[in-house]
Amino acid sequence: MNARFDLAGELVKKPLRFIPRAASLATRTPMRLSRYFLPILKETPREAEIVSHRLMLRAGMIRQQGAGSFSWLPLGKRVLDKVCKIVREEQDRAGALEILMPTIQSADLWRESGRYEAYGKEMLRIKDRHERDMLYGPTNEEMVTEIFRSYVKSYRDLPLNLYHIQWKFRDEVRPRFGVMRSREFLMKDAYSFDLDYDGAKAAYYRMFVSYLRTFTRMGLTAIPMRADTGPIGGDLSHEFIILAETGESQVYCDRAYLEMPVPGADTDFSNDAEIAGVVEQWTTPYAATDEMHDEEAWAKVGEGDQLAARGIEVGHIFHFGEKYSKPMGASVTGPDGKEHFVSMGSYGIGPSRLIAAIIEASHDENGIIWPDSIAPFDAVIINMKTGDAECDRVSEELYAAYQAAGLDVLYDDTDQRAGGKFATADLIGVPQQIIVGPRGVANAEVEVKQRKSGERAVKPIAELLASLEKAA
RNA sequence: CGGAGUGUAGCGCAGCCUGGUAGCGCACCUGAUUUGGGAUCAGGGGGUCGCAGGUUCGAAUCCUGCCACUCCGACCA
Repeated sequence: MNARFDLAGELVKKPLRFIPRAASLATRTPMRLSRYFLPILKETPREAEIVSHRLMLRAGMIRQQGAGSFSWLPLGKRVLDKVCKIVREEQDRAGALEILMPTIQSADLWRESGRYEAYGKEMLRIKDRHERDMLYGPTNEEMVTEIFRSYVKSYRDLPLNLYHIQWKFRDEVRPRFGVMRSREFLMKDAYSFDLDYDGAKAAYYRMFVSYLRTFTRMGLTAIPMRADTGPIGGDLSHEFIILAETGESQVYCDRAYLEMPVPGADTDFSNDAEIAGVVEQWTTPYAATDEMHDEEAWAKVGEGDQLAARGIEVGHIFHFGEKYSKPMGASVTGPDGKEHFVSMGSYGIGPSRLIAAIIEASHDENGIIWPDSIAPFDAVIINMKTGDAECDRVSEELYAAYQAAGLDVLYDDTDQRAGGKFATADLIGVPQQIIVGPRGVANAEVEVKQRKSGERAVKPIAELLASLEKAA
C-alpha cells in the first residue's frame, strides 16, 4: 500500500557489499626486552587517581603530555593496534567499509548542518593562515555526509556504511581518568546510509550485532542499554556498557545478560531476519543506565536476577534519520523515481577509552591482566639467569619457537634480578610467563605461569616446544 | 565553570610556619659482592625550587599576579 514497504522489499534483496577478508596475517614483532622501550615506574605518579590510569602509566603504556592528552608508548601502542584490529575485522564482517577522514575540518561544512553554532565550547575552533574558520573534528557526520552526497545518487548503491578510526578532539571542561576521558582520543565511527527507516534500522541492527561480537572478542561482556535519543526520538540508540567496580555510572540489568550467547563468526550479516533475531534477544531483558532507569520495569525483574552495578560505556550506536542528510542535501533517487533524503545512523567505539575500561575490569594488585586477544604479547620468556649458558640457550630456543608458532613473544633478556622480572611481567599483564631458571633447565624443564589465575606448572621443555610446533 | 588542593632531580617526597646559597628514597653511571618474587656496600652525575614581579644585605621559604596539573561537582564517548 505504501511505497516504503516496497522499497524495503527491494532492499532486502540487495546484497551487502562485503569486502573479501584476507587471512588476517598480523605483523608479528617479537621483542627482546633489552632492546625495547618500556619505561616501567615503580611508584605511581601523583596525578593518577584511578587504577587504569595508574597501571597504564606504571606499565609504560602512555605518557601524559597535558590535560587530557597522551602519547602512546610502544607497549600501549601494541594494545591499541590489537584493539583496532578486532574493531576493523568486525566492522568489515558486518559490511562496513573503512575510509579515513581528516582531523581538521572546515567550519563551512558545519555551518550547513547548523552545528557550527550549536556545538559548544567543546569544539576546538582554529583559523588557518588565510583566516578561514577551521575546527579539529569532534565527530564526522558532516564530512561523511559531504562525501556521500557527492557520489551516491541512486538507491541501488545502498545500503552503505563507511567508517574510520581517527583521532578526535573535544575540549572537555574537565578531562580526567587518564585516557578514559581525555580531550584527544581515538575513535572508530561508522556512518550508515539507507533509503528509508526500515533500511536504516537493519543497518543499525547489523552494527548492534557487530558490537556484541567486537566486545566479546576482547574478553568483555558488554551489555546494550537503551540510551536517550534526545530530540531525535525513537528507540534506536544503545550504549554498550561493561561492568566494572570502578565504573563511571550506575547501571541496572537482568543477570540473564551475563550468560547470553554472542553470535559466532559464521553470523550472516546479509540476513536481516537472523540479525533482527539476535537484537531481539539482546534487548528483551531489562537493562538501563541511571538516566533511563525505570523503577517500575525494574521491579518486574525477578529479585535474584536484578543486577545493579557500576558500568563503563565503551560503545554507542545511534539512529538519527535525516538530521544531516536533509540540511546537507544528501539524497538518492528511489525506485519510485523520487528523491529521498537518506536515513542515517552513527556508531562509535573509542579504542583508547576501551583500553582503560578493560584494565578497570581486569587487573589485580600486581598489575594488568590482559585478555588474550588484545594482550601486547602472548607470552613473555623470563630468563632468570642471563649469562648462564644453559638458561640463555633454552630461552633463545623458546623465543625462536614462539615466533615460529606465529605468536607475539617478549623475551626478558635483561640482567635484572628475578623479583624485578616477575614484577614487570605481572605489571604489564602478559597472559603467559615462561620462566627459565637454572634449576628447571638442569631437569630440562621450565615453569609456565598463567597471569590470570596465577597457576604455575612445571613443563618439560621438549613438551612445550612440541606444542608450539603443533601450533605453527 | 564553581569548590578544594598541588607545583622542589626522571618518579615519590621533606625543607617553607620561624629567610642565610637545597636534601632523602627510588631510578641513573662506576666498581665489588650478590642472583627463583622489586639485593648490599662504596663512589659518582643530575635541580635557574612552575613563571614573572616585589620586600630584603640575602628568597624554595614572605607578598602580589599569572601559568600548569590533580581531585569533588555540573557536563560528556
